[in-house]
Amino acid sequence: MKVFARQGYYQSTVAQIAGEAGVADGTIYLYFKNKDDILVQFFSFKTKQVFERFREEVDRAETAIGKLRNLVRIHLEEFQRDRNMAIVYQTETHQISRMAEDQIREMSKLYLDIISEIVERGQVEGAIRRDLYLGIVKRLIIGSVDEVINTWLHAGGQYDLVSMAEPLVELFIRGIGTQPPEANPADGTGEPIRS
Amino acid sequence: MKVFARQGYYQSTVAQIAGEAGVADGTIYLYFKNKDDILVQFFSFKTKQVFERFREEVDRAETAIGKLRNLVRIHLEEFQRDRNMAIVYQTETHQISRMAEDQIREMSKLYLDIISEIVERGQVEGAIRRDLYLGIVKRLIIGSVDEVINTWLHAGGQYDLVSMAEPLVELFIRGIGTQPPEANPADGTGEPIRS
Amino acid sequence: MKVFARQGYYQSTVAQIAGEAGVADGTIYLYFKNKDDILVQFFSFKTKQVFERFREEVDRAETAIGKLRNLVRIHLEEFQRDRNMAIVYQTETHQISRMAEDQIREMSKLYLDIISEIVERGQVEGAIRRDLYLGIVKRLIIGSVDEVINTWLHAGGQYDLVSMAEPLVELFIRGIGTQPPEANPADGTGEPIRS
Amino acid sequence: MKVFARQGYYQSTVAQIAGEAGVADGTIYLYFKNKDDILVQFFSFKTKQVFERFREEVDRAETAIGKLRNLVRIHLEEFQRDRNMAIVYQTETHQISRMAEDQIREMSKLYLDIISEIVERGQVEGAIRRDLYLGIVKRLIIGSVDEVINTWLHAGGQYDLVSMAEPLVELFIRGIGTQPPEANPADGTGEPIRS
DNA sequence: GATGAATGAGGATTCATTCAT
DNA sequence: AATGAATGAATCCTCATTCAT
Repeated sequence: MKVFARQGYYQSTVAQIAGEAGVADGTIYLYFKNKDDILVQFFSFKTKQVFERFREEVDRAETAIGKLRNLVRIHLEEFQRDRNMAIVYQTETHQISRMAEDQIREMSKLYLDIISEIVERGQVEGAIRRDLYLGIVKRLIIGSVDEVINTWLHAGGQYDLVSMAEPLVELFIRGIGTQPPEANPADGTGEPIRS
Repeated sequence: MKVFARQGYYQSTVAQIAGEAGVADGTIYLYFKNKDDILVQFFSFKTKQVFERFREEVDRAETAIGKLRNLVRIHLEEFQRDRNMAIVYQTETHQISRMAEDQIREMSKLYLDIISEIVERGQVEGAIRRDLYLGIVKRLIIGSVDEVINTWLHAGGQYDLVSMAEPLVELFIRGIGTQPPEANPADGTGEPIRS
Repeated sequence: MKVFARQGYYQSTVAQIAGEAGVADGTIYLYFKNKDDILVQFFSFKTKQVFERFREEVDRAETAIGKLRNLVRIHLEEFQRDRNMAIVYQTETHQISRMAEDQIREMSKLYLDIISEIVERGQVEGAIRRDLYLGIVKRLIIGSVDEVINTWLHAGGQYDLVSMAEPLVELFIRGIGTQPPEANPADGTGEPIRS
Repeated sequence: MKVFARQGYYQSTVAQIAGEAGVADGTIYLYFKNKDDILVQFFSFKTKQVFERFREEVDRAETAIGKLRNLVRIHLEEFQRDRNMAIVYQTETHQISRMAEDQIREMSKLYLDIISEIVERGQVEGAIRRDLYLGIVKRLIIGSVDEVINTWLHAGGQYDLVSMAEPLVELFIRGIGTQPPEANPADGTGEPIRS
């Protein structure tokens, strides 16, 4: 992962990976079917294990909002803890035509399911709006968290990533608008207002 | 772009690109310094031009909310219009260690600046909350839009991407929470609520 | 020649030659059959013309020694005058497996014939030893002159090449040995003398 | 070396070299950094080793003339023994703008130093004239030997090269002129004598 | 006659993978 | 189980040459 994180999958050679691991080139092939399998196994184990942590943390909270908060917090925590994983995950996940795509899709689905579950529970609880298009809510949450992580990575991991969790969740819930009861910014026309 | 979109940069060969373009392999090198330069020139021209469209559309609206709506709408429109560009942009932009990184960073900054401008104007107008951490608002917007596009791309561009603009912006503004004046979901403790 | 002199035949491109000549690449092929032909024509014309000068100068002297002196002097003069020619000649002539080999061999033969003629005349005149192996005398003269030129070229043509002519010829004639009548260094055994 | 000798450096392909060596193309790169390095290593090892033989043989003789004789003889012997080395050395050494130039220059200097040493010793011994321009004496000897080898190579190595050593050295020492004490051919005017 | 864009064969080099030790 | 030398297919890139304008 260190090697993939530093140079990207295609720019990394099996020899470099073996060197970093302190074994001979051929030894890699005793544990991985081929170069691609290194990435596949990474997604299978390392990140799967992380996702299990996500599940645990979500389950520890009772309310939907609490679960959401926990999800975002643990997400940032785990990605901050293992920066190489974070880089490889963010980078290789966005390759559209990856061979490991099935692995990724499956894992991504797990994440989406957690969010669906949280949102639905929140709606039952009355804490989350009922007039939401679930698909978009998922994008909002996943996309925002992803981007917060990406920014942190590009900045070289200088600051504390986890501290972003709280304000981010708050933004999900309240939105950026001032919400006076008398004026609904979504007036249904969808037209930008011109003078 | 068609080739890069289909196979990714490293999986594409210059011969394939030449073939798709209907020219000889060597001809590529009359117009591009090397394989990498194909990507660099793409970012320099094609996407730069798209970003200018963004600016135009943003300027056409008067209010902050209108500008935001226009930005998101034109973003989705342009990426829907040119799917190959969309794929290459979304994919190669997320490679951390790209050579074209400077190009990308610069362009990304332009986008961020537009958002900053909109948010600040909205705060003056009174339409956008003043108690916001601007950095996170940027991530929220960019990340969400990116993710909406990614989902659409992974789905094979089956549905109308632009129709996502309106509900997405609405979500930015109002958030997902029900906001009864009596219950503030962000109670300041930052702790998930457990029973 | 400027290009060949700077970079060598194989390192030079037709485009560079055309560029130096201030014409388009294709124009080269109106005057030369192919890249190789540029070198062939160079040897045919430029150096052939130089060799004619050699002949003239040799003919201007009456005695063998005078002719030899003139040959060496004009050789150094001409090569000093046109340094690019000198470089190309010295470099490309030593390639064993050149296509232009016939050209070179023929020219080289002309030079050898001049020397043969001079030596034979000198023997008739009584100025040159009769007990000489002609083949080796030719190598002595050609090789020495060549090497004097090479050294000058490698030194960047800093000093006056022609001034080497006189001492060189003197060396040909008298040799490096002190020749006391009582001690013959070539004692016939051919064995190095050990104490 | 066989391949370089047959076709010259630029005309030889790495595939040919690998084929001649009976290994795969890629194997070459386990032992040589690149194509150029093959030549560099050749000059570093093979010819360096030959030059050490030169030194040995020179040291075995006591007198300057004996040393000179030994130097020329061993030079011709070694180059006759390994014809491929001879060809590559004679050919690639004369390329002015070679990358391996430093290697060559250094080696060439070794050779020149040996000659200087011999000449100076000869002058002390009284066997070699004191009124010599050392630089030209070096050219005389190196150039002549080189040319003798070249001629032999161009002739296809048909005859015995080593037999040239003795008459060549004799020529160095006595020169080609008949040296009557009463007539000095170098009369100081430097002018060819015309009738 | 001159041009220079286009060609595509050729060649150096890389690197995932194998397999005898 | 581990090694690492050897492999050779694959790929980027160069450049002599052509030919329509």
